[in-house]
Amino acid sequence: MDAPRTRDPERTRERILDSAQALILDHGFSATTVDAVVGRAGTTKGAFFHHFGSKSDLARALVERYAALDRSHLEESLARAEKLASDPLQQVLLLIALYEEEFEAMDEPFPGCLFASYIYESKLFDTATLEVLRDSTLLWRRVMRAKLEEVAALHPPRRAVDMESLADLFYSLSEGAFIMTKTLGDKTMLARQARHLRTYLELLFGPAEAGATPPPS
Amino acid sequence: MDAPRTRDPERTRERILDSAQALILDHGFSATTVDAVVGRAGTTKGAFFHHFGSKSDLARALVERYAALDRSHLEESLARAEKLASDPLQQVLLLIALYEEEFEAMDEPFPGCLFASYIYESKLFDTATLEVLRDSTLLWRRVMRAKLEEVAALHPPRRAVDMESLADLFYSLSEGAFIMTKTLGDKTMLARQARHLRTYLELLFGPAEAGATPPPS
DNA sequence: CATTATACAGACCAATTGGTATGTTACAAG
DNA sequence: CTTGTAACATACCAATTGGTCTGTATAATG
Repeated sequence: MDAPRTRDPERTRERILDSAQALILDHGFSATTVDAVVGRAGTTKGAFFHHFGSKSDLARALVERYAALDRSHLEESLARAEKLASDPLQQVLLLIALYEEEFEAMDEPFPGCLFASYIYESKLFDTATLEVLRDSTLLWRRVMRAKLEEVAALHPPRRAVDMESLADLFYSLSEGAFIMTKTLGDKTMLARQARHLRTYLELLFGPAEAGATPPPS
Repeated sequence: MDAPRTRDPERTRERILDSAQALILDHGFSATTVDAVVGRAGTTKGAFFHHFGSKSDLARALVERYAALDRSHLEESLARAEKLASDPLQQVLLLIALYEEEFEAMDEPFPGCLFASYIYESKLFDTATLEVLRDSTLLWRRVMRAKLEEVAALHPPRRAVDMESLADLFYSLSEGAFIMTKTLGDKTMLARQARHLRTYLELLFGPAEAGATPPPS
């Protein structure tokens, strides 16, 4: 937030991106003015148009940074889950639980997903920008599906289910939970929704249980 | 779409609302200009500001119409499900299936949910407008929860689950599916996601099955 | 130290936009 | 038929906004 004493173009650029992201998630892209962005970033229009050719340029740079972070975060979480557990089912459950943990640990409600923000103003963006959304969505589908195929190979599902849409469930449920988080101001939404996804996967792929229901956790 | 020969203020108002809704779901509220709205509605600024005091007024009127439609649609679907089945579990499953059916029957992908559109520009709206979003969300929660409590009373769940977040699942999953629909241009998203929710509820509340998995439908 | 390009700052501009003011036309009441 | 009011239409305005232009300070380079 505070300006650096010495010149640091990288930091200035990042501050502009951070400011823009925060504003966009509350006002949308269109209503987020360049003046407001530079104001919050503690810099000026001169700096803005030095780092970005136009406001559209900012949109693309911002969503690319967001997508890269989302991707690396997914890959790291999956790698962690794969180290902590050996069974594919446990790995998926753990992956989801890791996300739950993070969102529960936040002290303020998650401000929202940039992809969702963009998609409800999709006509404002060029195809290259929208392609980033598409690629990110398909990445989640690919990664989750591959893991779920491993699961299904080891633990035959108790119901015949479509694997592609099953792979989409976490992404889909997350986006929905973000919207509810913003609507109700309740930061527990994601974890509570994701918990049901875990329960679903346990019931679908888990071993048949003997009788009694376990006590609530 | 076509203008009426005779004067019909109600119709003019509705045409403006329809036009605004379509534009907002693609451009967001901020980027949707009054000129564009009246252009698409085949009328003029004079008509617009005769029917609505301001653009903010339109926003509120629009979301109130949307919420009322959403509510009556939910209540009618639930009533239908309650007539077609007697068991609460079957009623819930049927309610979800009815929604699947409708979205599958559409010839163009669902253009999106106005609530989600508003929430990602939430800072642009006054509290009265945002209250509509909140109320609609809580209505879904209340209705679904009441029905699910009936279900749980008759069919003890195989896992101890939080009923409130279970009630939120359909709303949440729908919002997520709408975003994926828009991102991928795939109109089958909602039905395929909702199908998993049905399977989850079946596994959670359904009778213990004897062994084999049923053939894919 | 001189030079030059980078990294800003801030005044300025043309276009857009919500809203208004004024006029005109349909339609119902008397 | 007259008249008044609701339902529009259109020209116009002030404010906002993305973008530019000019100027300046910093820092790397020779």
